[in-house]
Amino acid sequence: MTCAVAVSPFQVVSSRKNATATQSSKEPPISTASLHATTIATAADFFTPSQLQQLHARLIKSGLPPSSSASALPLPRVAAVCALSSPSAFSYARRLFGLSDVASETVLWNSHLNTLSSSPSPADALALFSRLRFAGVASDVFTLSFVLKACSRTPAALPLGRAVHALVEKLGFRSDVFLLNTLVHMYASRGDISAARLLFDVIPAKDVVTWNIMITHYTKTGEMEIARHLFDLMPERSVRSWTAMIAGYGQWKKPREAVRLFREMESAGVQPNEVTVVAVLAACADLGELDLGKRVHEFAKRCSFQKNNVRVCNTLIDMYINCGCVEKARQVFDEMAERTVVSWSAMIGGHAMHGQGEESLKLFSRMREAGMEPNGVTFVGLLHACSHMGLLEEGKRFFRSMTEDYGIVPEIEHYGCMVDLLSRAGFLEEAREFIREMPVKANSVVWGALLGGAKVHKNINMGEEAIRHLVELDPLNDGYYVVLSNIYADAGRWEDVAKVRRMMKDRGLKKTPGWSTISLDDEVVHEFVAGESDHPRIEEVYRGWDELLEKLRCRGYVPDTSAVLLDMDEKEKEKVLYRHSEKLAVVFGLMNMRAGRPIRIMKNLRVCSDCHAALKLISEVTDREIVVRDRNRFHCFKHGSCSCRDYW
DNA sequence: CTAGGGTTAG
Repeated sequence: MTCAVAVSPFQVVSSRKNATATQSSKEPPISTASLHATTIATAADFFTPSQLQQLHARLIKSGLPPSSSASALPLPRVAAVCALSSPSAFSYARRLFGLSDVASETVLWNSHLNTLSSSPSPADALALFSRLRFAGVASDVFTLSFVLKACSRTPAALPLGRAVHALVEKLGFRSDVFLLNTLVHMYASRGDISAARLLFDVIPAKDVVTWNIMITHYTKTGEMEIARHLFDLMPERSVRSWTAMIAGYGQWKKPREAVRLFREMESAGVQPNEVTVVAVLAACADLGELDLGKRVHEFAKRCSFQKNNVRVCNTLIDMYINCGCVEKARQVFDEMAERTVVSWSAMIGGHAMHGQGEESLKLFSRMREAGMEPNGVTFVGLLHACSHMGLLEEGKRFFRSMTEDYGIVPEIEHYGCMVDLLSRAGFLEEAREFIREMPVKANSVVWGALLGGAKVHKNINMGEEAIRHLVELDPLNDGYYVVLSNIYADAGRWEDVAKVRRMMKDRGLKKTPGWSTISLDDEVVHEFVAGESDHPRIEEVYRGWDELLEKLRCRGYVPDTSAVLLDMDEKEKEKVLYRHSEKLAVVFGLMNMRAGRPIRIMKNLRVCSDCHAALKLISEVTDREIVVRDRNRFHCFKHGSCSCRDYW
């Protein structure tokens, strides 16, 4: 052990006594415990040579013989720190290694390269590698695979990656599939797709990982057809192959495909893992696929995913929220042992979407008490909550606090929320002013919010102002024109309604037909389209509506035909209203679902005022809970009233 | 001592 001390390049520390003396000198003492694998890289910057020496001395003092268990000792860690310090420290590190009885030096360095390559600063692995090359330490397949991994994770490391590729050839490792896979991955993640693909195509003995790497690349860039092509072509698929595809479909807004593939995966008998669960739950959230979501939840419980994995829980929360089950979401949230800012934000936003703004604000207080720092998304949820409750001052306070107290720079979403808040509350001029003073360029969401406010408050000028910008920003979206013509119709300006219709025609736009979906207990989705449904049981549904209408009339229901923009007589307008998709879907649900089960409906557009009024009454007359997922939010109809409190 | 997949806003 004393010889270890003697090789120190710094200062001779020859006894335990001296080691102690070093500790009590001016240099602040360091703790060996602070040398965690992942902090090695930063530690290298912190430790001065004398601190390193001090640390070494402490190790000697601990009395553990370096030969006892080299990997259990912090000695290699000390060495790793030295290795990234000055060149002299590097040779010191090498000599430190010389103390242990590890057969090959390469193996030891490999383990550090491994650690560094997956650390937050993979460039440190590259630095260490260049030291190793310079010092003439031999590289093996492991060395190169770690270096390539580090290259994949380091921007601008493509040239070095290519050099390592050359080394792979030079050292005769070209038939090592493992190494070739890391190479393909390196090229793909560093943006040299043609090199990646070229290599992929010439690897004769591709394994499942080779395919997965390439497939994952295409799912990341959104080239889902190519990804699918490879997926269909590959000889055998692992969980990760399926998961990559499912996640890709989800990310590129093809949740139907994601769910379809998940079901195929089930039929193929492949066990989903945590990541699969997250991916398919996200797709369920997008689709409002509650039944499948619930089934996946059960599975996640059985596998203890819910207990052990925060991301699984966060996605479960999101799924339940987007399927209209806030209570279920809240239950998952409450049962979580550990929560991240994502969990809190999702739940805060979820309560807001369901008209439970008070709960959002309460949760925010609890979040702060728990010492959790909010982020931008948290504030979107809070502003949303204020907006839906009409809490103007509260919302303004949050908006200010966000920057002043939390240092969060508002993004376009926050400005959108503020415009929504202001204009919904009737402060259209102030909203307009707010847009003018925004430091970022308003997008269609922002102007859309102003347009929405203009409709609620019947302000024609503001509506026209908003549409001027919207036709520029989002010319193909027919929804805005429809809202504008609504505003005109409300004011009885039929010639302007016709003008808007001509505008739409000139641009080749047609009003998107409204549709609603409802799923019974068997995971089968039934779709109803306004006016002309081709559902096989549509006649039955029409008769069911006529019967229900009689009951509603007895309770004082009067059709509100103002939402019908066509020029026709009142009776005709009523007929149009009675074929609105959400009404048909509700009737279908009432006819086919057990009493007491809530009816859940998803709609592509916003609920019209007549359907809103009708659904409130239906919930009372039939004593049913009806949950409708709108384009923007949820309406929960119960005992004759709606969770949105008619403020939407 | 080896590579590949994931969550919150709209």
